[in-house]
Amino acid sequence: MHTMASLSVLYKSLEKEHGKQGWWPVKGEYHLGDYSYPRDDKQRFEICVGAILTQNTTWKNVEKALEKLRREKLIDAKKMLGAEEEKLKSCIRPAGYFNQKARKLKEFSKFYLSLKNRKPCREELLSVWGIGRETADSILLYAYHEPVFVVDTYTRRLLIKEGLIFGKEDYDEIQELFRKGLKRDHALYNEFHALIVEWGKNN
DNA sequence: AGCCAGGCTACCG
DNA sequence: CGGTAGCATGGC
Repeated sequence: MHTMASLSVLYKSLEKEHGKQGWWPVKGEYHLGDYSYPRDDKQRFEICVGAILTQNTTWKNVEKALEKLRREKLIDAKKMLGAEEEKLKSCIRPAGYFNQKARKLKEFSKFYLSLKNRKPCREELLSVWGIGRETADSILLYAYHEPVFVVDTYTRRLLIKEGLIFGKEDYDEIQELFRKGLKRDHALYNEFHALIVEWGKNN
C-alpha cells in the first residue's frame, strides 16, 4: 500500500514544521536528538510515573505533580509504595483524578518492584490496574526503548484528516499501520508520536 | 463559563 | 461485545 510512503512523508512534514521534540522529558528537561534516556533506574521510573499521570491531562499539570513528588522524594518505587495515601494524593492533585491516579501509582510501584530490573512485556503491563494500551506502550517505548508505536486520540484524528483511516479502527489496528509502514526504530517512533502530540495541541 | 487535556475502568444494554 | 459515564484539576 502507499500507507508506507504516506506515513514517512507525514513524519517528514511534521518534523519540518515542528522540529525535533526530544521526548520523554526527564526532570522537565527535553534532550533533542539524544535517545540515551532514561540513563538510570530513577529516570526510568520517573518516565513511568509521568506516563500514568498524563492520562487525559496536560503535561503542564503533570509537571506540577512531578515537582511535588520530587520535593517529597517519592519518585522511587519503594518509597511511593510505602507513602501515606493522603501525602501521595496531595502531591499529584494538580494532575487531576488524584484518587484514581494515587491507586494507579501504588499498583504500578508494586508491579515495578516485582520486576527486579527486568523489562516487562506489554501483556504484563496491561494486567496492572490503571495501565491501558497507550500507557503500556508509552512505558515500553519511552522507558524501555521498545519499538512499539504509541497511539493516542491525536493519532486517530490526524490519520482521519490525512485520509489514512476511516475512524472506526481500534487501537491495535492503527498501531499495526505504523508497524507495517515504518522502519522498526524506537527513535523514529519516539519523535513521531511526540510530533503528533505537538500537532494535536494546536489542531 | 464551558470545554478540553499526551486514558482507563466499570457498567450498561 | 460496543458504547459511555465518571473520574478532577487547570488553562484558554
